[in-house]
Amino acid sequence: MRELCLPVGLALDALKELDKVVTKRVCLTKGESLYRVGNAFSSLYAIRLGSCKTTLLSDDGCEQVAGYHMIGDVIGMDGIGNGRHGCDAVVLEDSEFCVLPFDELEDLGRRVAPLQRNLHQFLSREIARNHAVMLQLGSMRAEERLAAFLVNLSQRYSARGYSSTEFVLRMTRAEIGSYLGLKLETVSRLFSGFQRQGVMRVQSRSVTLLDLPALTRLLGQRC
Amino acid sequence: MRELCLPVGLALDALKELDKVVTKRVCLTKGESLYRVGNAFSSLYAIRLGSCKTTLLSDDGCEQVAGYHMIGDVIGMDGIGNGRHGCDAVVLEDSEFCVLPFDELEDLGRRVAPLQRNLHQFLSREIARNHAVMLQLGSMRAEERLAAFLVNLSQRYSARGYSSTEFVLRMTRAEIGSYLGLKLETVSRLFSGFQRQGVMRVQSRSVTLLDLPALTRLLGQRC
DNA sequence: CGCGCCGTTGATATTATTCAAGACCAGTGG
DNA sequence: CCACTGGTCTTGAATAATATCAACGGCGCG
Repeated sequence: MRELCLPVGLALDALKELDKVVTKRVCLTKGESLYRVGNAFSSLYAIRLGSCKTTLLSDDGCEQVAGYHMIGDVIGMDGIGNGRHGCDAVVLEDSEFCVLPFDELEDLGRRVAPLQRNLHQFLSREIARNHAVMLQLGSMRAEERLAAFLVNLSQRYSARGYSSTEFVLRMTRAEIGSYLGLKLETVSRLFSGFQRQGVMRVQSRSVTLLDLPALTRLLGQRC
Repeated sequence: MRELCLPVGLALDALKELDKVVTKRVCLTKGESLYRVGNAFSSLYAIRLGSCKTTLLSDDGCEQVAGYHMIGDVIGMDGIGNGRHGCDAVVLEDSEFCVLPFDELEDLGRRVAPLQRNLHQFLSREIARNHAVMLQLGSMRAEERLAAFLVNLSQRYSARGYSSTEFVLRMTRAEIGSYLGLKLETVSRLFSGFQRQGVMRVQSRSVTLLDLPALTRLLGQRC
C-alpha cells in the first residue's frame, strides 16, 4: 500500500493510521465491474495491480470512456458528491484494489492533518487531470489527441518504473476512440499513419514509441 | 454568504464557524483576473455576484474556456493539488467574490465534520461536472453541444431563482465556441439555425428559449 | 464620426465519419 | 489437427460535419 496510492511523503505514524483503515482488498477478473453508475458510494479504490477504465453513460444510453487508470491510481472520487457512483469502473485485466472506506478516511483526515491535505490534493488532481482531457477533446485534432494519449501513457508508465517506450494497450481501438472522441477506424488509421512515419511501431495492442520527441512535438504544433 | 456557496443544509453553529473564516471580499470589473495560471494557490473563491470564465492554457499557448461560473459557484479547486492555480479566472461582468482561505477551511473541516463533508462534496461535484463536459466534447455533435449548453444554463439560472427561459449570455461567440470545442462561426450558425426552427430567439447576447423540451430532445437523440 | 470588436453569412476546403469488405487471431468443438 | 466462429483490426471509397477564408453589417465607445 505504502509505495502507491494516497501516501506520498507522509510521516510514519500517519502511514500506520492509514494502514488501519485499508483492510479490505478486492480482486476482479477482466471485464468485471468494480462499481456501476448509481451504486451507493462508500469507498474509494486504489489500484494495487492491473488497470481499469471508467465509463460514463449519457442520458440516451450511449457510453463513453472517461478514464484509463493504472496501478497506483485512486478511483471513485466522483461518487462523493451525491452518494452514488457517477460512472462504471470496468477492469481491463485481472486486477486487485485496495478498498478505502470513505467515512473512515474522513475520520482519519480530521485527526491527521497531513492525511487530510493528501486527500484534498488527490481530489484536486483529479480535477486538473480532467481539465487536461477537456483540452484534448476541445481543441486538438485527431492526430494530436492520439499523440497526447500516447505521451501521457508513456509518462505514467515511466513514473511507475516501467518502460516509457514499450507497453501494451489494455484497451481496444474502440475504447481508445471513445476516450478520445474518435471512431475506432480513425484510431486505427492514425496508428498506421504514425507507423508509416516511423514514429512508433504497433502490433495489435503492443506499442513501441520510436520517436517520443516527434510525438511530443505534434502536441505543441497548432491550436 | 449563507444562502449561496458552500453551506447547504448545515447546522447553525457550523454556519457561524464558517462565517468566521469568510472575512474577505474581492470586487473585480469586467475583464480582470481573479487569479492566473501559476499563481500561488491559497484560497477558494465563491461568487457572490456576477460571473466569470476559467480558461486553460495548452502547452502551445492556445487558450480554451474550461468553465462558465455564476453566482453561488465555488472556483479554484484545481489549484489545491500542487499549490498553484491551473487556470485563469477572468471576470465576465463586474463581480464580487468571497475569499475562502483554504488552510482555514481545512482547519475548520477537522473540527466540524459536516463542513468537512461539505467540502468533499464540492470537490467531488466539480469532478462530476467535468465528466459531463467531457461527455459533451467527446460524443456530441455541434448542435447537441450547444443545446446541452443552453439547457445547462437554463437549469442553473432556474436553480438560482432567475428565469429559465430568458437570460443574457456573458460570453462572446468565440468563448462559447472555445468552451464547446467549436469555432465561433459554427456557434453563430447554430444560433441562427435554432432561431429559424423556432426553438429560441437570439438577439446578440440576449437569449429566449421558446421550446425547452425541443432543446432537451436534441440531447437524447443520438450518441 | 470613425474605429475596433463582435456577429452573421456564403463559398470552399479539410477533417473525420460512415459504410463496406476483408484480414487476422484466439478460442472452441468436431 | 483443422475448420469454424466471434471479436478485433485494417483499409478504401463515399459522405457528412465542421473549419477556414473572406466579406460585410452592426453596435458601442472614445
